[in-house]
Amino acid sequence: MRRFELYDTLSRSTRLFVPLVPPKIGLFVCGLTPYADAHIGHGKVAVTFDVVARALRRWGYRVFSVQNVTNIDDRLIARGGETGTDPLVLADRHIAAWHGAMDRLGVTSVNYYPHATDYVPEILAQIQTLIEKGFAYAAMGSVYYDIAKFPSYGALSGQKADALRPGARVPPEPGKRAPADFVLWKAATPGEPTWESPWGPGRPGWHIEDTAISVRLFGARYDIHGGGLDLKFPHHEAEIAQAEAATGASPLVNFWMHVGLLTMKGEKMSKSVGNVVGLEEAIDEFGPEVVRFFYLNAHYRSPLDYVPGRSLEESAEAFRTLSQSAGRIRAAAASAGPERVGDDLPAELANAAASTVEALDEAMAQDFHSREAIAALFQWTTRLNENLPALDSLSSESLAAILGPYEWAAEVLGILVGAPAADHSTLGAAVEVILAARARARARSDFAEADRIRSELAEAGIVIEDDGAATRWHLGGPDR
RNA sequence: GCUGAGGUGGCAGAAUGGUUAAUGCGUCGGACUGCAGAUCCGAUUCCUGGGGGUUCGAUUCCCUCCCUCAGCUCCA
Repeated sequence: MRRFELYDTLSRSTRLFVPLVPPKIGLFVCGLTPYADAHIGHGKVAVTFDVVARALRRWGYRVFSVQNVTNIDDRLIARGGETGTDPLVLADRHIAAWHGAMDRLGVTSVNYYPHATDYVPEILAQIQTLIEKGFAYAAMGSVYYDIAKFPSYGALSGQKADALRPGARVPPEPGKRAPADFVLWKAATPGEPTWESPWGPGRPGWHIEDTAISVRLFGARYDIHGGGLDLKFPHHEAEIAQAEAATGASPLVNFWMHVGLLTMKGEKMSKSVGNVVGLEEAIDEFGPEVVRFFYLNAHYRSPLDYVPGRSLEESAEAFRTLSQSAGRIRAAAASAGPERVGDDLPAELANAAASTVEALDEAMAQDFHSREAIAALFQWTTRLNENLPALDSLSSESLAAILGPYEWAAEVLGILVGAPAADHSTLGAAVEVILAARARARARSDFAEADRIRSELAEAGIVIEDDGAATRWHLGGPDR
């Protein structure tokens, strides 16, 4: 197991990570509230923790990765009311869409997506415990957390309860003892989905599901809790108060990871502001790997600014250098098969491949610094292009060695995974016929004809590039 | 107002108490090419918000001011 350092929001410091029970790591991430389609900010969080889990597993840890789904909440009810849909049905629809987007994005690391509504017994039990221990009180059919009973409330975000602006955004509720108390159980309102409880029919508050689920799955304490930076307060603060009061164990988690928010031209992307770019749309236009590259090309804790018409375009351009190089070597390795005898790599290049892989792991071991890893991938690619021997005469072993850094990227970052070979398709065969005709034209110096073929192919979305005697092609052109 | 993060080259975005401040994008030039593209080489006049301080030396540490973003019970 590789040692690595991780920044913890609670202690505001980076320190060596030590699992509670090696080699296991419990990772809990605040997932989605399925009331609308995902935007590219949600994708950033998903990809961040996907990469975290992938890296940890590569290093030998046994990660149990959980992302909860808040499938009952105010916005779902509101949206259901607007559209005349049962909120739970609406939720299921968006959950299915989310999983579809995650599959396309290559987010493969999550073990379990618990739904809040499947944990109502645990939620009720935890609320009951909080009441019995004196941390919560029932009032008018609801149950509230009494933050005065939990002195360290606010430690995560640095907020002091008495410095908050009470009612700044949400009107005070009549049953609360203090404005900053938060709801654990909401009394039923007509027309909403409800569950029976000792305090009457109602539904869970926003924060309680997370700790009901995490205590059930991980116990009183676990290793990492993640989410967007905007959840730090009040959501994660409330989780600490609930779980630590209910279980008596502290700290709830050893490391709090908060992902920097995605902004649009400097302003936070959110549904309430209305400046959202759909995740699926971005994937449609640029492909999943470019979207991942865009996220990973900045440190996960930094805010990342999205500028329409520029950010993903630049990412696509930069990513192309890597994907082109990786693609060519993958193709060569595929055609060489596993046992081709051939030239060995120059020693310098072989050493560089190995040290690049080490540099990549080391970059990630430094608080998951994917940006530094990507810089190392570019340096490797330049080095490779500088002194690359003829690929078709290299041994299988040599090809595997120079593929190493790209295999690492596929495993950990989920990019450069290698596309299915297009040259076996009908299209590929047809293009080869056309390219052969063009090659004959070039051979007799009929460049007008050769250029005409090239430009017509480009209009059809096929870009060709001459490289010495060979001509490569790929899909591209104006539509992509 | 309170809490937190941050202000780096044309742009995006790293890092470090000390030789030329990573990497990418863009632009310009060169090599290669019939041309283009890709690739390689070089350049883009040493750019760290302002002002103090600590230090032999700070972009990095301290103080202060200015500005930006986020949070202050919808939010990933």
